[in-house]
Amino acid sequence: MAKLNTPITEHLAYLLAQANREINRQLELRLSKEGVPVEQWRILKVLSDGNGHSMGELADAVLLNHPTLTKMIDRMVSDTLVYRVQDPNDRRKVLMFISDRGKVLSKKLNSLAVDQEEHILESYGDKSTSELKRLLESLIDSSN
Amino acid sequence: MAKLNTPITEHLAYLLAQANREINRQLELRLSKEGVPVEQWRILKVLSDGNGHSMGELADAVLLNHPTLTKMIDRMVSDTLVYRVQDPNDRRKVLMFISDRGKVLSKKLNSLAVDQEEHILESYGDKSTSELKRLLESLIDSSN
DNA sequence: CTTCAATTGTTGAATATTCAATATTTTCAA
DNA sequence: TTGAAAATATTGAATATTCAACAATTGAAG
Repeated sequence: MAKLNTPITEHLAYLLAQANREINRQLELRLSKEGVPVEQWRILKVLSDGNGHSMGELADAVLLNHPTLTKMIDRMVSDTLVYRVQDPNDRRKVLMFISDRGKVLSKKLNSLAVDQEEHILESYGDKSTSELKRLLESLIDSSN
Repeated sequence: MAKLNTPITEHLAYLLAQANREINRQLELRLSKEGVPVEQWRILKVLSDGNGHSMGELADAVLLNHPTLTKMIDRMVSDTLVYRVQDPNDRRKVLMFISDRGKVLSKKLNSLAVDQEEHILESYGDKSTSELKRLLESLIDSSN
């Protein structure tokens, strides 16, 4: 008996890629109002706790490879959104901080992102959204 | 009363990106056994129905921008995995077909991908997996 | 202590992706 | 039937990402 070949649209990896692409595209569209890529929103958001975060820590948090992050941070430093400070306790490390300008921008970006979440809640539903979030968190957990 | 600032890890957009990155990384790792990027697996899988697919159709299906797809197909044509045929009914279009060599490779890749799905099923569970797939499909639907 | 391995971040070259412009063909309104 | 607009795919230049190598610092074993 021939084994049926699963269509690509049934693979979890594909569904995740597709959903991610779509949601990301929508978010990108909103953030483009401020001329900022999604990754910079993430960086600013992580740094808005006001604490210093090392590059490694940041790279993990914002889902970027180290060299990519370095170069993106270079741009953000030029735009005076963030700044580098050498970690006094471990001089291999660089601590990143958000600037005042960065904080102002971060707030605008957050409200754009919240807009999107609300839009999703409307079209997709409260129940589904929170259930989906729960399942995604647990998938991520189980993958470590 | 101050509005609490949502951590980035609670945004749906972020959870999707994180889950996608992780699952994709795992799949990439397996497919690297055959030296093939995830996108080429998708392309071969879509073409393995034996029918001709136009570039536009393919680009949508495999989640790539048109110019990116064109260049990836160029490589795959060099590797004789696929070939181009001008659509006789609409000569603006190019129909892509999978070659015999492509079919052989596609089978190997599929079993690697199925391995991964099975691995996910084990660590994450049948129930969660199918529920997650259902929710993702419905999210994608509701975004169109 | 000293030395060697591990950690952290950056750089430059190679590669890949994207944007805007182009070429070709088809569609469709006048 | 003609001419303008739309659809399709590709190209080249600009941009971004990745890989491998490097530099600096710390950790840790002997």
